Amino acid sequence: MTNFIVPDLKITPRTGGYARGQDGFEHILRSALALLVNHGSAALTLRRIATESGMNVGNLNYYFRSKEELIRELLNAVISSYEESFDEIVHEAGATAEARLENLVMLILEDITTKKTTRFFPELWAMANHDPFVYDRMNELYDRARVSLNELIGEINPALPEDERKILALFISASMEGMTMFAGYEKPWRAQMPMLEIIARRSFIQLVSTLRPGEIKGDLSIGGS
Amino acid sequence: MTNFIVPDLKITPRTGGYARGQDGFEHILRSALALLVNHGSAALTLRRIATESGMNVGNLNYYFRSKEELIRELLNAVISSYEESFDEIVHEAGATAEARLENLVMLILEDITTKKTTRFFPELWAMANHDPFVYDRMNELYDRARVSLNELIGEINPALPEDERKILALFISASMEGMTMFAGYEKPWRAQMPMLEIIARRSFIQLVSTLRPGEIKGDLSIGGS
DNA sequence: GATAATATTGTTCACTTGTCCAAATTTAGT
DNA sequence: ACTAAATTTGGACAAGTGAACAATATTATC
Repeated sequence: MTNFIVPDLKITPRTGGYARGQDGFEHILRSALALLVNHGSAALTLRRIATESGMNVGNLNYYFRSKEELIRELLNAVISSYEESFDEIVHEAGATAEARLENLVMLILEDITTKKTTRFFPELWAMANHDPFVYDRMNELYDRARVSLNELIGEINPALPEDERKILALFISASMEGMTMFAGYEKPWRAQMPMLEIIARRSFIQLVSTLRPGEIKGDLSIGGS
Repeated sequence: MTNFIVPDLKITPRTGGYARGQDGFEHILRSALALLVNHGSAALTLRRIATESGMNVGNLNYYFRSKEELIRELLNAVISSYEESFDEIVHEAGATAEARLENLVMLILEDITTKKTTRFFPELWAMANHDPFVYDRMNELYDRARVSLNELIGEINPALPEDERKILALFISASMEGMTMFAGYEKPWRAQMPMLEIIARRSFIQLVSTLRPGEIKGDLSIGGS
């Protein structure tokens, strides 16, 4: 419960081929991810991937028609792993809905401090700005990540209509993602993440449980002028 | 007040040289920024920058010793512009501290919907993961961006000690940055940004005004088990 | 252990990358 | 107009890029 680790890759077995081929396929993607995480997208050249995986350059072209296809498979494998993990997290038991929401927040924020997550997602966000495939796949991931958040909000605050719940879930999810650049792996506020977790839990619970239907729509703020 | 636009670049005039040289210098950085924003960091090649600015490749090497120096100057110019703008925002008049905090939140979230901001910052975050210079410069920027936030928190909740104020400011700032990938320029939730702004204002004000000293440190949560 | 499918190697190709430099052009002050 | 400094040009260079291919080695199955 305290430690929930998302596997690096979720690879759908290829049809046909030998066992060695499956190994090679996974090995290549694993090496590519290591390069991306340790040296950034600029290091993602076929030759560096080949060297990293102890293979010949030509062999990469056997597994992947093009470099673009390799990268797509890589992103897809990483993203699929997150999607699977999120589905598991949802079904984790918990007492009240509030407690389960707090657990979810903790799990996500702890994952953010992971080297892989801290390094991978900014690359993903940057790529999504210029690659429609990455854009779509990324939004698929976050859509699914918000499903459980959405349900918990519904349990805690049933009066809130569905569309407002969705926006609230987005706000909470986006808030947490924003911590990546500041309290992620080797980031200056990494040591303060436990306190950020407390703030996040407190703030999100308060927000979810006290937001009234329609409050989001009009600009009738509470304390505002 | 409604529209606060951060200039693209803040360039410190070079010493010596003709006026034409200064123009060329700025023109190159402007073209490089356009490429980065419109096509991503992969498009930042000297030849594309040269073409974009109607110059010869060799001329870029006259202005910048190396490609790395060009990119550093570019990032520095963009970041400096933000720093200058933040200093101006701080001194914007406002009634209560709450109202000024709400204004600040609105300004930042509106800037996030800008094409330049939505596209530039994810690139910056990704670069900061592997380039120490970018890492330092980025943290300088955010440190300064949080100064005004910090002061407002102190006004609203004077009982809160300085170190807890800092973490609270970080939480708020990071939360807003996280909206970039979801409600930024051409992002799926762009149209819902006004509602996200309402949620953010309400949530942040509530958080800042009700957080008690020491609450962050211990794990004595409010509604928790 | 022969055989066909699968995997790997080594090499070649055309192209792009950043850097460098000598020559030509433009600029500003005399 | 003359001049020296500043700017710009165009082309060269070695190194690296993704892609392609025939030749070789490995695997699983009979």
